[in-house]
Amino acid sequence: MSLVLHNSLTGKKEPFEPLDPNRVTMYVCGPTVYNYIHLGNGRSATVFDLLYRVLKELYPTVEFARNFTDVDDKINAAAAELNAEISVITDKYIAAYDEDMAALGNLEPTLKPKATEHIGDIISTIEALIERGHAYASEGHVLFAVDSMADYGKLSKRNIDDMIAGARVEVASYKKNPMDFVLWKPSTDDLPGWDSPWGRGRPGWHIECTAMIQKHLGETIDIHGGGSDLLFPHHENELAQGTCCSDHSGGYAKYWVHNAMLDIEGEKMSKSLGNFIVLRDMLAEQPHELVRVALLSAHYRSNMNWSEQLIHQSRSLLDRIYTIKRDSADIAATPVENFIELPFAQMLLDDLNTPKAFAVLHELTNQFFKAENAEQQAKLKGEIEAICNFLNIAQLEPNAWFQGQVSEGDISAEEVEALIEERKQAKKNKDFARADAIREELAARGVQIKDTREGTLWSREG
RNA sequence: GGCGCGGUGGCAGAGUGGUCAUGCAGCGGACUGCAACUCCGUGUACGCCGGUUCGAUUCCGACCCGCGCCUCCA
Repeated sequence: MSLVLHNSLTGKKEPFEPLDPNRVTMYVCGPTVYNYIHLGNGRSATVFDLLYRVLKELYPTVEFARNFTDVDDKINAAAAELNAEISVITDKYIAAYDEDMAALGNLEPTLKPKATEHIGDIISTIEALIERGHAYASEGHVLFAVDSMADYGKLSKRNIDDMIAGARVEVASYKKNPMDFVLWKPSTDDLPGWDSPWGRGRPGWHIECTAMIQKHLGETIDIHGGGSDLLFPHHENELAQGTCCSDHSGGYAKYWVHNAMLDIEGEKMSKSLGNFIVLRDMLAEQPHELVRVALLSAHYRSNMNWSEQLIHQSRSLLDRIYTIKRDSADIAATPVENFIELPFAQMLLDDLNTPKAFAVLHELTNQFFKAENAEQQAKLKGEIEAICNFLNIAQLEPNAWFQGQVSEGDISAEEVEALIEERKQAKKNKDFARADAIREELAARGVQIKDTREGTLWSREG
């Protein structure tokens, strides 16, 4: 099977056929850097990291760009509060974002363009739009004229008249059509701004992505990704700009891929509900690979619900994998010849069907425990390892996983070992009451034990 | 109001016109000094009503309910 992706533009799953198989291009909308990112951002980033990994298996070169929006009114507001330059804010949160991505185990994109480093490109893209009759200057602003594009609205499946009828915002005086959107806006002296043919100002929200795509990836890209909440207006407007700014015939992007949202315990994540989860807080609380498994456990186009139960289930899978890793330390894994041919990978090729792929992984662990000989185990171990390497999970030593998550006030490893030794003596003396008391004490302090032929293993509870 | 998406067993979550998803939890059993791990076994699932069909959870239509977007948002 070859890769199939759901394309938001057509609403269907379609075979993925890149314009140039020797250079696949993907652009994913990155963060506006004015705050730490939340779990939902983490989901989106992880979904597209997975897609990037799949593409890398299939094609020799994948150009993957994820931008930083580092000029924006929310950033201005945050900077104003500190009475600082916007770079104080943006530098801090760009660094934080990179740290969060690394902590999550996501690969670096090949390109991480910033809006402020592309002001010249933005201006020339706007000029091209004006020249071609798709944009106009008005009262210091430049606006995209939605009437100039016959099929405006085709991505989000809306039409201009319906949107105007349902519009809740007052129409700005400088707009010819209420749906026209800002490409460039004037800056007062206290706001960041750049000189332009329309006076000192700053770019609108959507134009940076188009300018950076044109510059770094090309006139038509293969995949454009982001959260489903970006479908309108952001991606619709990007599509309009990107289509109208040059003569290219291939369109702006061939495949539009959108991930669904994440709820917390059944409710939309929001600050007012008090259930807003900052990604780095979760990563401080849970191992990164557990967060990763959890984020990928639902299909990317379905809303997913973050819950204690989800964490529990994710831990259960990782415990099982690490148990295999620990039990099979003396078995050499049989190398996997061709990863993409594995059933696990084939599930991913079907529009990133991670639930089905994880079902395959579960079955592999079941088979491992039921295997009748070391040869079968070696083969299964190889397959499981290849999958874990691909997903960037279960890369620790088993003991680091089982015993490593030490929090403040937890019992020390030395103390655990001492109690286990004492219990061993008690068992030897058939003093089972004492042995059981020690086990209960350990359990009360968050330590589970497991007797094996080779000795007693222990782990900390998550 | 407009546009879009979805309603699957206790929970999470795939999928299919007529044999099993898978996981978590539960229950029974094996193993164990007792446990844990692991294994075996176990549950009248597909919102409601019509239609098409030999047969529909799966296709078609109506209805009910939920969610997202329409304004900054992954």
